[in-house]
Amino acid sequence: MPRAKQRTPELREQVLAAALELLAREGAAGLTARGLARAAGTSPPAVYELFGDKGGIVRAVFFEGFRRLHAELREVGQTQDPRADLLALSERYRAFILANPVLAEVMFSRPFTDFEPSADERRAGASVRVLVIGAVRRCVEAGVLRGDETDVAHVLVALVQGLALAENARRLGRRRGSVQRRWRLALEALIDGLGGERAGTRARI
Amino acid sequence: MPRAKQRTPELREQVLAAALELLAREGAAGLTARGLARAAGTSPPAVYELFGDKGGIVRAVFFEGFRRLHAELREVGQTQDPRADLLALSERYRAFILANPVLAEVMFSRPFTDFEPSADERRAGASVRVLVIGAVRRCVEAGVLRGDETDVAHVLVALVQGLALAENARRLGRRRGSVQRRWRLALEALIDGLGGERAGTRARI
DNA sequence: GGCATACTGTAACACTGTTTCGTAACAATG
DNA sequence: CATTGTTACGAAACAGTGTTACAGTATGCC
Repeated sequence: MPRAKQRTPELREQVLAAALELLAREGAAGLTARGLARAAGTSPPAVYELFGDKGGIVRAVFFEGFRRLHAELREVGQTQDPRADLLALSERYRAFILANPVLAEVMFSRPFTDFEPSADERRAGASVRVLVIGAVRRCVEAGVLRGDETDVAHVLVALVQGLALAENARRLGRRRGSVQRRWRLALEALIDGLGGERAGTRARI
Repeated sequence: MPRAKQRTPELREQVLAAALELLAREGAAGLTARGLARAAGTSPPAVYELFGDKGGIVRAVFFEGFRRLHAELREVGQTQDPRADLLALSERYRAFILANPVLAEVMFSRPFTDFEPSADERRAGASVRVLVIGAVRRCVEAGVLRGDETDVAHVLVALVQGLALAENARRLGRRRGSVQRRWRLALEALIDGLGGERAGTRARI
């Protein structure tokens, strides 16, 4: 009897795509309910029916960001050199954050007062870390790294995120060369340290 | 002839103190112009005369955060063991971020759409890094670390911030033991790697 | 007391997120 | 084909932001 519904999952996809574009183009401040509705050719109430509230919009962007990062990282293949593979993975991670600075903020910082990632959302991050864990495992098997895979993956991801956030905030140095040098120094040193005989045998902090 | 001014630097101090308390108590969302004025016993226009705009409030909080972090880290003394001093510095850094989670967000993430730290503000971070650079220098002199002090300091700070942000977001593990283990593993491995003979001599990424 | 000065905070503006509710579009019926 | 009963839609309203204009007022001087 009633008219056909327009606020379908398909529209949700369109609005989500518009949200990512709007976010990248106008920054976090540009992602408003009205602006998003206008950009997607629909109305604010439609956005609210599809996403619940503002936090729902940001949450959807958050998940989409991890989906894309995961897809990006999965493309990094495996060679005979697991150490090089791990570095390539970091490089992709860095490239993704540099190519999508605002999206990365949504994923790793909290530029919106609303949305706060909780237990469910943390699994999105974990889904990316399993890829790192795989690369770490191959390094362990090749004798490049030693220690618990999960621990080592956590540590590596933390370093990469710390570097990426610093670079994004232009805190890692002014000249491109300095930034590049610090990235290389950091990754090589950490990997060397994680592979060394002394790792884990030092005195407590 | 006119009445005595109330919107003095002293009031600014009071309002800033109220802002830090409000931020810690109510989170980033609770820091509003009206709420701050009420908490400090004054009016919104007074806040605007003292801080310019919302970004000015956040900027003042940002600087005050670095001032406090700097004061905190300066308390870490020097012993005969520069490596232990460096670890103690990291531990203080971590403790500060854990004790002031929302303040740390303002300092290292960007929970407010307004304020974006620019060149001037980056020096606030640098003022903290010089303390790390000092500790690094003593490690280099003792043969614990090798390489450029500034580069090494950048790398260490990036790792600590990455770990701290992950821990803050509960991304570094559920159990306290896991988190603690990963912190130790990360710091020791990085320091070991930065002190190793191979550091800096590896192939390019 | 009257007056001039300039400080103060109320009340307004334009913008958010969010929801209500009159309108309109359909499918089934007579 | 006209009527009716559903129900989806979005303009408009509400509450709460950042921000500012300006009426009101406290103060010291004559």
